[in-house]
Amino acid sequence: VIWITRGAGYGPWVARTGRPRSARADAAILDAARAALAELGWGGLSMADVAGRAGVAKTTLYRRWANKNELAVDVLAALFDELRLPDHGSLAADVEDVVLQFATLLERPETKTALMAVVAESTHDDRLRRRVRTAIVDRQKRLVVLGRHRAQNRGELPPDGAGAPGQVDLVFDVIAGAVIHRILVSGEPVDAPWASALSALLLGGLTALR
Amino acid sequence: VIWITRGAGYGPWVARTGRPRSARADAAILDAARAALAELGWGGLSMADVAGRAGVAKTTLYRRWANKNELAVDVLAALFDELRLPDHGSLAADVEDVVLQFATLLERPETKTALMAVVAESTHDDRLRRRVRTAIVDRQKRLVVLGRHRAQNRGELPPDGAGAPGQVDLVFDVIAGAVIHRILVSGEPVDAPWASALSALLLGGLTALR
Amino acid sequence: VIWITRGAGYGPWVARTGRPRSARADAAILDAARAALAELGWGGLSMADVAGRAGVAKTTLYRRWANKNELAVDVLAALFDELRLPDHGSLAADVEDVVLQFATLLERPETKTALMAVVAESTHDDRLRRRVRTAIVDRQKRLVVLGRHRAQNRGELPPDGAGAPGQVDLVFDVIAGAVIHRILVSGEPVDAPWASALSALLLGGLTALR
Amino acid sequence: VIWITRGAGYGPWVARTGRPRSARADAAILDAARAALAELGWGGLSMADVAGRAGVAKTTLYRRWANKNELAVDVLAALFDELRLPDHGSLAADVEDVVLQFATLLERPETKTALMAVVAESTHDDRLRRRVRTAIVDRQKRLVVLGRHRAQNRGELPPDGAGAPGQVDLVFDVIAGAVIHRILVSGEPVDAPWASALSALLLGGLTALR
DNA sequence: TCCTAAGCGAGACGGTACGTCGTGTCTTCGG
DNA sequence: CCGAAGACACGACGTACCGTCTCGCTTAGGA
Repeated sequence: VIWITRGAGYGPWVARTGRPRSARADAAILDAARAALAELGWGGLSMADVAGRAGVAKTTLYRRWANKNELAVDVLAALFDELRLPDHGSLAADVEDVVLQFATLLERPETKTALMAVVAESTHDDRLRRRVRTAIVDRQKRLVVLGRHRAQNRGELPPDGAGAPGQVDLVFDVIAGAVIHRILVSGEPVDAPWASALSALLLGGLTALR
Repeated sequence: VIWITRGAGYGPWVARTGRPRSARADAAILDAARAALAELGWGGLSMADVAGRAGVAKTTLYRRWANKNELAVDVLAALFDELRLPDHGSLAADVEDVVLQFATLLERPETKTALMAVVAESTHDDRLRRRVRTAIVDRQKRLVVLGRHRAQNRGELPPDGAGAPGQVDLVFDVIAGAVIHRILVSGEPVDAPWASALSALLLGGLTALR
Repeated sequence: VIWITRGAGYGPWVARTGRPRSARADAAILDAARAALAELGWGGLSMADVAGRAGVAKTTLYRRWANKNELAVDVLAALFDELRLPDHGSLAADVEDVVLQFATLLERPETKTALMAVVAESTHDDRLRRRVRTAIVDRQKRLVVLGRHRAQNRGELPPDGAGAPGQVDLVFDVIAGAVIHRILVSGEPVDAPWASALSALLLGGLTALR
Repeated sequence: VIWITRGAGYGPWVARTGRPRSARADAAILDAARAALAELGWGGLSMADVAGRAGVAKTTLYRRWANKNELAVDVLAALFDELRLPDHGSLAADVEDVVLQFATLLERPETKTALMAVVAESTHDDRLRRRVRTAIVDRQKRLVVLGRHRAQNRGELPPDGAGAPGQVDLVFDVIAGAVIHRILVSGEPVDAPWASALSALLLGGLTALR
């Protein structure tokens, strides 16, 4: 039998002998880490506690993740992967929907405490920064790209011009940044009116940019 | 003789006896903490180290701040207070200027490492959240209010209508959030073209909102 | 106005100006220290706590005693000064009486905890050792000297010979040492039978020494 | 595989999993603590310093001993275990020998500073008092019991009568107490003449007791 | 069927920071 | 000069968590 080194698919397939890693342990650890984050916050999160909750030895955690930052990134990545972009027939409605979804995600205690903490740690840890980028940032840009594509098909937006990639980034930073800032920094709720105002501001601005 | 309670002016005047707190220590600690953050990052920041750099006993730190989170908020607040809103004669230019200033502030290692960390901790600490809000968020909204006021005087914006306060908050969250997200999460630089694009998007959107 | 430097009467009379020391404070401090020792033991004794109990500032303590060891010696000396040697008409009875008195003194929590602690500290502090010696040891040898004098007058003991001073010391070390060791080290009570056995052993031994 | 609980054999055999305690660490810590006591005295003894000298983490100390008092008892117990009772052919000579041995032990700086300190602390700490008793007091009574046994075999003492155990205790308290008091409290040296006088006093007294 | 190499639990280990406490000194004021 | 109040420098305390290690036991593939 052949299995692969752990991780998000980095590296080639490697033949291994010996007892294979327990898939149940993987899931149990991620679940336990999410629960611990929700209950205790980043500062209260400890590897020993996660191991205890997962019914697993600390060794088993460290065999899979180098440290608690990397574990947290994987927890976050799984949470972010729950975001979806449903087609409501108009760009404005799609944006509002995803804004509210993102807000719901950020209101969850595990997300709000872990996201900022991981970003903070990543400012002094290149390996972590790359991991955040590939596992979360670049991965979620798919939502902007998809929304833009649909809007172009509907004729709401012109086809890609020269500044296309930069515009995707700008839109992504504005949407994600505004939501994060409102919820985590300002500490205000994101509700439908606010989502609609942000959407209107953004789409109005995009039109004006041309 | 009457002393006042230390801190950023919270609470009423209180009569005090005994040796007064050393104002030199206050300044030395904040300076030392800023330097330590810049050098070592959030994870490397330790109260003992800060005390050592400041030439002060650990006790003296804990007499003023309950823990390193609260100390960090005050360090950040002082850094944010360096932001200025110069009058360039047009709203667009003013926005671009403050965006670049904010970016410069966020590129400083002490700011980038501490801001996210403090926000992360504040999600599980109400006292800290309030402190972030009063010492940083509410305090910096002055920039948006002032910019808006100037623009109204110039005739670039209409006088305050019904949604004025909400619009201030929205603009603040969009500007601050976008800059923070681009620099800290996406890990991309904020340069003049990007600042100008953000400014254009925002002002275009504001016009469209009416 | 003329008063004297504090302490157990060491040094000459010295003229002083300014506000005189408060005699009430002296007594209050010694009382408070005794009470604190009884309640908290040596390890729990703190100068700040004593000051609080005495309703006095820490400054006031340190103006009188250089540190808590010296304060404790004075507390102990006052306790030991309560010992008396009543005349029961026979040396055996006198010894038994003083043994039981000493035991009662040592059963008091303030004595038992402070005596050993001060002796322990004195092993690394010459000034303290001298103070223990003059204020406690040499002072209480009076009991042995007096008892011996009375016994000689009764004809129970021969007049002083060559080894007299050494014998006083030996008897003192045996009585005090045995009682201290039984109560504090062995942790056994000193009752009348034991006191009588010790007295018999001692007097029998003294007779045999000749 | 089965490990036993660490410690001086208290408690039953217990099955253990996980990495076993390091026996080298045990020895290194006790050695380091003895050295630190000798150099710095009780007041200067700190757990961190001991850990440093032993090349061991502080955690490793606290895993074995609850605090520095309990560590000190074990250091003392090991020191006291060096006492031997050689057979000189007469009770008087045996007593003198052990008195001088005990005096030598008490002159060692580590013993003199720690013994009294531990006894002082034990007056407010039952657990510590029990530990002192089992590890030191009861353990060293073996010397008295052995000496008595030999003397009985030689015909110097009658066989055990009714008051035997009490007499062992009395003799133990007198010898140990007198030596401790002379050295630590009175601050006088224990030399051969003094040892011989004490021995004579004691044996004369024992004879007279019958 | 056994061999063997890795996984696994348990928990000890060397480190490091935490936040608290006590010491003895100092710096204010007012008596 | 005394006294109160309390800040100060210093340094130890005992706890908690990190990430590594060392045990014996388990598991599953390949020989």
